Amino acid sequence: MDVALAAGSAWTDPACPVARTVDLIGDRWSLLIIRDAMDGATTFTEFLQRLGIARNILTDRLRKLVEHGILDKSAAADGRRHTYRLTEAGLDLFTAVVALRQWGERHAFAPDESHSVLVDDQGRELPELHPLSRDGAPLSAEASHVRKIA
Amino acid sequence: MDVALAAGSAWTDPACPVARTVDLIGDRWSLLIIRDAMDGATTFTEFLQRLGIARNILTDRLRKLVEHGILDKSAAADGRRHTYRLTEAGLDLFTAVVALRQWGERHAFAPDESHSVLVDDQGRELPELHPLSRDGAPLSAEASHVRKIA
DNA sequence: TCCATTAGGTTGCAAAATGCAACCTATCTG
DNA sequence: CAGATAGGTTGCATTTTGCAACCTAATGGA
Repeated sequence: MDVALAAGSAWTDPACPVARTVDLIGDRWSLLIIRDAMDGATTFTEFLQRLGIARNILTDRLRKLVEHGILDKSAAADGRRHTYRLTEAGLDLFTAVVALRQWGERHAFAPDESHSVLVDDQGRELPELHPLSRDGAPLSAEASHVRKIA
Repeated sequence: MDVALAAGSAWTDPACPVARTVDLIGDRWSLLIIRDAMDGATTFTEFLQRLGIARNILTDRLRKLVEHGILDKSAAADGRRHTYRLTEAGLDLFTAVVALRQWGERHAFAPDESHSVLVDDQGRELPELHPLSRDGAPLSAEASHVRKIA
């Protein structure tokens, strides 16, 4: 777990947590790898087949995700496979994945299109996630702002 | 507001809301444009200066975000500027931005590094956002799964 | 009125990221 | 020992990104 980018790169906006997160997982594939890992994928071949990603790109993304402490790579029990598992930091992306999923459900599908659904262990859909203010009232983007560092 | 990608492109994974969202805003810049729009940026030049993005790329991203119904472009009162404002769908990305921000705060900064902070209109930091199950109990990634469409 | 400035682009070209297909090595399995 | 499986690497073409120069229209001040 390495709180840094690769040597030679730099953060797009070092003081902003949103920008750092985008630098770490904001490409076309990383978040989908994480999505599939959350849904049970563990081996190179599983990710390859589920995603339809090019092999060399998958190799690169898995390596970077391991480097950044989001995935952990270990030898599988059978000796010849490798197992990729989400670390604690990787599992903690669940909130962000759910938020992106729910936005997609609301805005990226036509009314007559169906989509996959995230359900809990009893098969029930999740309630919508929304930011709250400290006192528990719903908080909109307009009612918030970013306090820059000194 | 156009629930579709550009002509000639195709969804990476048409049935998955996470994948569709990534197709729409999952590049290096779109989410940061949205972040700055939420923090008050409205003109081409403002985005350019805040982000340090190349002009042609900004032109392209603003056009796509407008095309996808996330931003709305209009003539400003002074006649020569343009104003970009978040649509309802754009504002609805607030939850996702907050989730990505909070993950970044927890995992993308060393203990001695400081970062900008999102606060409500009374200057208070937001509580952490976490998915809940239908009955209100915290829900982890392990206790959920994706139900694919028929 | 004329000239500089501001705003919001476009264009050409170089560099980097991505994707495809072929190839490679080690390990099982029959 | 032959084939299949797993997890890569390599070379090359295509696409995307980034930089810098250029362009046009509108303003604003001397």
